[in-house]
Parts: sequence; C-alpha cells; structure tokens
Amino acid sequence: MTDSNPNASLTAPSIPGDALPPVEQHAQQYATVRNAHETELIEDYVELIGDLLAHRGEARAADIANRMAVSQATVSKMIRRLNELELVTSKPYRSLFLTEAGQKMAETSRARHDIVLHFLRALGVRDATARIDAEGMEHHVSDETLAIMQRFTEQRQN
Amino acid sequence: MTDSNPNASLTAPSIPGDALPPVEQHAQQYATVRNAHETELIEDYVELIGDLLAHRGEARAADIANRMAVSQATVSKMIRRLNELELVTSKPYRSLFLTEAGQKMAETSRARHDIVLHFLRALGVRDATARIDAEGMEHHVSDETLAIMQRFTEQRQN
DNA sequence: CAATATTGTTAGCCAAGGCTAAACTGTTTG
DNA sequence: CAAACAGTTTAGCCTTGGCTAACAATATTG
Repeated sequence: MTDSNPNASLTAPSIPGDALPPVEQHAQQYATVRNAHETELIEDYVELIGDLLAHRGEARAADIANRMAVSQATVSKMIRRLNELELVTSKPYRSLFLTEAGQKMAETSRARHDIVLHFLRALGVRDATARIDAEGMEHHVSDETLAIMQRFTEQRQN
Repeated sequence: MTDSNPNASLTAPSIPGDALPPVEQHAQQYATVRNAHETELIEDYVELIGDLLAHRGEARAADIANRMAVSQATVSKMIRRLNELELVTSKPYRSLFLTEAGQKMAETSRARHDIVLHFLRALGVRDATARIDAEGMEHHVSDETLAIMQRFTEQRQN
C-alpha cells in the first residue's frame, strides 16, 4: 500500500500547507459526510413539513413540491418513505402530520437551521446568501461547532 | 394551490420565529443545495487526487479507496467518470494525473476547504471536529461567505 | 523466473432520488 | 349534480454512487 509508506517525507516534495491527515482520520471525514447525505434530505422534508404545519396549519404534497422545486410524484414517493420511517402519518389525499419522532426531528432541524442562519447574518453575510448557505450547511455542522456559533451570535447581539 | 393563499396570515396561528420565505426563494435554496450535491463528490475526488499528487507525487486508486473508505471498484468506476469529464487522465494500472481543468478544480476546492478549515479553527473549534465539519461544509459556502470567513480568520491571526 | 501478493478492472447487483405520463380522488362550480 | 379542475398516487424509466465477486495486470520476492 503506497499510502502507508513510512518514508513519505523523504520522497514527497515539501509543499506548503497542511500534510495529509492519517488515513483513518481522513476516511472518517468522508464517511461522516456520506452519512450526513443519507439523512439530510429526510431532515429537509421533515423540517419543511413542520414549518408548513406551524405556519399554515396543514402540509400538502403540492406545497412541498412547490417549495422544494420538485415534482409531485417525487414528493409522493418520499412521503411513502417518511411513512415507513414513522416520521409522518398520512391518509391518502389528506394533509400530512408528524409523528412524535417526526416532531422531534423537525424541531432539532429547525433549531440547527436557525442557529446557522443567525450566525451567518451575525458574521455579516447578506440575508439571501445566508439563507442559501444555511440550507446547505446545516447538516454538516457538528454540535460542537453549533454551540460555538450560537455563543458567537449572542455576543454580537448584546 | 394552498401555498399562494393571500389570506394566510388570517388563518395561520401566529408563531414565533421567521415566516416562511416566499415560494420562489425557498425553491431556490433547495435547488442550490441539490445542485451542489451533484458536483461535490466529483470535487472531493479531484481535490484528493490533487493532494495525493502534491504530497506523494502519485495518486493510485488504492490510496483513494483507502482514504475515502470506499471499495476499489467504486473508485475505478468514478475514475471513468472523471475521465469522461476530462478532469483526469489515466492509463490502466498507472497513477492518475489531473488535466488543466482538473488542476484548476483541485486548486479551487483546496482553497475553499482551507479557508473553511482555518475559519473554524479561528472560531475555536477543535481540530478533529473542524476537519470533519469543513469536509461537509465546503461545498455549501458561497463566495460571499467564503470571503467573510477569510477576513475573519486573518483578523484573528494578527 | 515462477509463485505470490497487491493493485486495478469488469460485470452485475442494489437503493435513492429525480423525472414524465397516466390514472384516480376530491372539491368547486355552472 | 355532473363536469371540470386541482391535487394525489402509481407505474415505469433514468442516473448516481455504493457494494461483492471474479478476473486481469503488475510488482515483489523466494
């Protein structure tokens, strides 16, 4: 395995910047990201359903399709998955509702999202940009970083 | 369409927190994230290949597989794609190399990655966490935010 | 230099998350 | 109250990015 060559420093040209992390750590980074990808769409759906319920009193497939810019067929399929995962309850042709687990997930996602969004704004990012970035970033921010972001935002606001 | 109900404010319970963004903006957020997902794996491969070339002088499929914690078959398949996209050149059973376009992408990705990583460390996030978060976040940070992060880091270091 | 170990490729499988088109249900309205 | 429309579901397709198993090529070493 080329990668575990103990003499790497003897053969590799010395270049500026950080060295490669050890293989295990590096692998861990990618695995974590891959893992996040599996749950993030689910979380986005659940979060959006929660928001629609909170702001509108109901969550219809058509609304979700519009807001996600996705076809209704895609939403329908996704709802079946959310049902199997016991995150939402749905009767055909009726509004969706969240299960206990779904509500929990929605709250958590919403909280993360808000922390990241407020943090970005506190940093000085324009609102429209902050919203887009937050949407992408929220699933990749660890609890540790999240806590730091929150503290940062609070300090700026006082 | 429930969503464009002009009387929403009359029926929705008034709850704390931000209101839902207008449909178009909301859709834009999700579309941007979906779009990022399509390119991010590609970028990760290209970035890693660039790093391996820089630090080791060569980039072998086995190294990539190890560092990404993925099977060699997966890497092999991915390399075919990168070839089709003209980001890498490869001869069977030989080290990979980046095309012009590939080098450009690798540099850009590397730069983004470093800015995010250094920013997180400057914020006070522990190194191991910062690495994991940076790996996930880098593809979702706009140029605007990136510039702000960079300025922030520089200020902290002086 | 032949045998073995390592590395790379191919074939064929799977699940996820998109899509369109068509069928079905529920609601509104002429 | 029937017709038309809006909303939902189903069927069937596609691409991506994983996997394992089997095979092929190269490197290493006894």
